[in-house]
Amino acid sequence: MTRVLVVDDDPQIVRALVINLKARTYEVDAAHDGATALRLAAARHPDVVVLDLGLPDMDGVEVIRGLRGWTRVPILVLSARHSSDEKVAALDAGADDYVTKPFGVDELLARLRAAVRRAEPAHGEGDVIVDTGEFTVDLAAKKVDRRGKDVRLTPTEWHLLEVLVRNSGRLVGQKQLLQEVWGPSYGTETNYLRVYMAQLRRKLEADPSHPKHFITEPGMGYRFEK
Amino acid sequence: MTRVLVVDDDPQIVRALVINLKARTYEVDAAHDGATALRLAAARHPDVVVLDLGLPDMDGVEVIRGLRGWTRVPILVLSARHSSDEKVAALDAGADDYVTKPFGVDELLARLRAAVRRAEPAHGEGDVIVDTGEFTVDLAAKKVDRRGKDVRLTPTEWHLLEVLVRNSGRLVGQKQLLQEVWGPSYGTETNYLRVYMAQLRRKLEADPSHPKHFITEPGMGYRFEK
DNA sequence: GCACACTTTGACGGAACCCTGACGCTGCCG
DNA sequence: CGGCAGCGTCAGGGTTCCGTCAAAGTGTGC
Repeated sequence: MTRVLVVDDDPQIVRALVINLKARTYEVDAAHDGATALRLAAARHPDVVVLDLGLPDMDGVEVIRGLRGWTRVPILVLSARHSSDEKVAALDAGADDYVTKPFGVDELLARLRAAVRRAEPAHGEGDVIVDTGEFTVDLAAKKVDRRGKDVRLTPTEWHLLEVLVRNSGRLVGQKQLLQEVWGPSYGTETNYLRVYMAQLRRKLEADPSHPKHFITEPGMGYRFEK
Repeated sequence: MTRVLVVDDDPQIVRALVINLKARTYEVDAAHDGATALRLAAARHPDVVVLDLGLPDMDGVEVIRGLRGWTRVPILVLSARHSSDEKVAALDAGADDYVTKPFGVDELLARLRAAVRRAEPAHGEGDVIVDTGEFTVDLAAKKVDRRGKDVRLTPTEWHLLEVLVRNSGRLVGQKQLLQEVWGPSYGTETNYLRVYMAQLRRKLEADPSHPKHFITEPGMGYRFEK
């Protein structure tokens, strides 16, 4: 579960945030001043910090620096100040986002989700991979794995696979497929498709003559299914 | 250098941003519609994308999805819409930040710095030393060790090795390789690659004619594998 | 101005890849 | 039942791409 540390000296705001976050099954800690915030952060290791800049005991930017001294936890700053200098100072001190009061709860939550999401450990070096159970496709690394072994694809095969995977689950018309892989003037050379789909299936499908992932939609196009 | 992709259909805004960014020594690409944006992102691998939502050819959220299909590059959304729903939709589609027009340039740049900063590999966390069993590469010290002995590399050889190792496991396109090592105008001099890959293999591979770590992907590029 | 190391360039054999045409199969319709 | 259209399969030939080598160019330090 995601743990949030809410820091604000206004009990109303803290209360509202805590209720909203708990309702969405976040785990919430709250602090009313900077010293408590730093202590709680160290003790509880939150996944994200929501920090009001107007604290009674210390400057908000100092809290950010205190946190950044030892952690890269996402910090989402709340502030009543609209001044550009304030924002720049907070962001350059290490904050991840800056929301001015009054704020919409929906927006705040969306920004919080974004902050948490990007802090998640990336697969490998930060790549999105598609897994079918039989093989995996790593689009950024241009890598296909099948039972632990790398599958070698030619440029055309890869390009075709790429277009299909990017439209995973959706039907891709043969004209679109041809034009994206071979170029705008190749919209009718459907035999290319037949040849290369066969190669992809031979290299990736467990039973190439009964494909489970590269589906033919007769007369229309092809579809990639996990 | 940090590379930024600016996407906006308003030439004024693009111009203003490009000037501001270049003055701060960012490298800037610009696109005025979604299709161009996606193509440029794939071709140039920017470190951060500044994306206006109101594009002429496609919905901005679709551009975000198109990018998120294969990359985690930070996306900073610009928009004239203040509606909370718009923000939530963009952020949940995978955007990292959302700035409403009109925006302060200082604030935008600060948010951009924040986005780039947190995308950087963690300090001291990233493995500076890569070990293949046959040889080790120390990126920080710029040293290569093979069976206890230092391997002497020329500047170009090192530069090439560095790019490959930084993308360990991933395929690096020959154009990208050429442009990163020799400069933006050398994107087609593939014979350089052939010569220098051969030298790297001769110096580092146990059996240079059957490379295990510097893999050729014909027609696409090269890949470094531990 | 010479020696040395590095980069660039050109040429060539061989490997990998892409296109192409032919054929068989299936399902549909006349 | 026969013809037709769409799809899958296969193999050969032309073309592109890669590894290798050698030699010419470039720059730097002595």
